[in-house]
Amino acid sequence: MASKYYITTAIAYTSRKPHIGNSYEIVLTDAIARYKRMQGYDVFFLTGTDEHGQKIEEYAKQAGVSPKEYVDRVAGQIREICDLLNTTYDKFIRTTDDYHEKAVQKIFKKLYDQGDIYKGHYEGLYCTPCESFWTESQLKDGKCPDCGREVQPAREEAYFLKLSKYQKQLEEFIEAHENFIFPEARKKEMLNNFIKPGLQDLCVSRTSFQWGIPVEFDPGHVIYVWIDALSNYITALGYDPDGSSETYKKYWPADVHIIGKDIVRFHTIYWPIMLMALGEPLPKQVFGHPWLLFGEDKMSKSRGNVIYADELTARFGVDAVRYYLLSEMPYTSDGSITYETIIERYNADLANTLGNLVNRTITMQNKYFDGVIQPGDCAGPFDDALKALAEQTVKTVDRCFDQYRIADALDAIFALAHRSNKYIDETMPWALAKDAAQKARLGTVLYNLLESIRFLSVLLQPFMPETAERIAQQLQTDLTGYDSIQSFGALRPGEKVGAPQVLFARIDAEKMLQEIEQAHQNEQAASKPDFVAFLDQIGIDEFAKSDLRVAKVKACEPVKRAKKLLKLTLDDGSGAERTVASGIAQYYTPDQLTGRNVIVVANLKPAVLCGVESAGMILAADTPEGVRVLFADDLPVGAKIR
RNA sequence: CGCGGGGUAGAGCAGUUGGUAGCUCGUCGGGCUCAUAACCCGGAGGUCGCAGGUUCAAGUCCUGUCCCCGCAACCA
Repeated sequence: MASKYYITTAIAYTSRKPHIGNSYEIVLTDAIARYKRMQGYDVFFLTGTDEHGQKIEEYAKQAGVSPKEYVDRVAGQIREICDLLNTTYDKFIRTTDDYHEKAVQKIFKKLYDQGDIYKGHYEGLYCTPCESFWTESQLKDGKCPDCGREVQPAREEAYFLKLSKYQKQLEEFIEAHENFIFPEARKKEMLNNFIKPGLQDLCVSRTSFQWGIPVEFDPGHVIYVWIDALSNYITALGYDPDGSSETYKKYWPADVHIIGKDIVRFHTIYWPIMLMALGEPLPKQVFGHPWLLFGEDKMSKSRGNVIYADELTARFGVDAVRYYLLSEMPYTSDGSITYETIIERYNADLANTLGNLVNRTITMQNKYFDGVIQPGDCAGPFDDALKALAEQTVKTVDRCFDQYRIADALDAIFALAHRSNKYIDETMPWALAKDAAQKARLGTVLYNLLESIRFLSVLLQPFMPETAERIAQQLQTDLTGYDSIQSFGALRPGEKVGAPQVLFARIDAEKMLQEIEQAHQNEQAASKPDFVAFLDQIGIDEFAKSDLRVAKVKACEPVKRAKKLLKLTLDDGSGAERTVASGIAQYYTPDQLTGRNVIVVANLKPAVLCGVESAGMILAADTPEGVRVLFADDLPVGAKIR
């Protein structure tokens, strides 16, 4: 019986349409799933969407629809993209699915009953009108990010998961299982940064919003993201604390969770501990992949450098997009995408190396033998090298997949294509064709080429399924299984190949880039710039509570161990020095600020940032180019602003 | 002194246990004509961040130093 292989992606958050960087993960996972299936594994491939939470509640409100309607729409888009990219997930779970919600409630109850979840208090800053808790880092200018009003320290009831209880057990597990966290560097991060310093119990419920799975036995509490989202990996299979399905028993534990590097922490700390508490086995491996950047930058809508999967596939085709994603992503460092490099790889690898190889070979087979495959037994020089590489490539690809070195696997496959092109030059079939005595040799040369191309076609299935299929069609062969490439020479003489067809038409780079540029200009002209909504009205009395003053920067220095902070020493006219920390280190050097007059919010409650006591804040504006401080050089120090 | 990773040809990257520095793209030159102006071969281009040290021998080990990145912390 075939061994099982359970592989998952992270579930995508349904806040907005995902860009191509977000889509990398499912393509990567799909390639692995397809490869394992080809090898004969009984694969279960899960993906889906994470649909609860405050943010979605807010987006829905802004859009003027119910959270459910909102989430249905985005989940639909996400699923469309998965299908568009030709991914072969076996199940698409949504955290709003009925069975998931029920199972999550049961999980929560079970953990509570056995004492791993307890009721405690959540401390934070509370905005009464909004009925919301915020952490300090969520605040905007020290006030509620929603309404801009004051917040007060407060505490509310909440449920907590006892991480501390399982800390030791988790640490031992990670140390004992070499390959649990992949790549290695992430493992060190987790151990050194989080686990060894000590785990704090995790808040797993909220009362500040409603869009979530309610705690069954305590209405008003909603289950917070961790237990809701992470459990998808088991609820999708039919996990039930009262007795799980056969599917669950068969596939769990997961062989690998493929996730982004940003959520490694949740998958290697919270998730294992939840499973330990449930008494279920832990996943065998968590692979944190890097990100895909646009050039050097993170993709973001506000920067206007977002690329979407549908746009790319419309322009280059699904397989070319898959090829690019899979071949261009390095193993640990972040990958990069630009239209220039896409076109370059498309032309160099897909059109020239691979497409042209297939085309010239099929053409010759038709031209010299009317398409009929000849026996491959008239051996000559160069044959062995080609055969050896073909067989070797199968092993190399296998080794690469074992370590998730997908780009390296593709490299190996294309090395075989290169070798095949070289073989054509070495054997010079067109010269053999001119000599009737060499007919058998010519037949064998072409046989070897066709067989090599067949190897390529089979090996490419996980990466470029349509292309693999089109190559097989041109060969008119049904030998497309993994077992058919274990040794060279399976292709049957006497059968006929089909007509040549162009796999990847070359792209005129300049023309295409112009088109893209044009399309983006049209798009930008059509869309409105992002606009930050105005806050609710306030009275003059409320505004008068803010004490804004002109102050001179007497000294300025970077804050140690802080990337974004500058420490400013101000003369605010009071005679005493005032120290303010400001998160503008990326936009200003100390020199640019020293001696200048700025506007300070003088009566802001002091706070400690990275060890610096900050009394007040500097006014600055958010602009597309970054943060710009408001200077008031011609105003007298200490002047009050109203 | 928070933890970790990295600085190698114009660009992007490999370099296992120390022993002539490689790959892809680009560039220059040559070859071929079956093919999608494709394919094949060759050349140019690197004092392997910097400074020391160990060694017969160091990109590869050790020390110091500068810079970049990830995680954490942090944009009052």
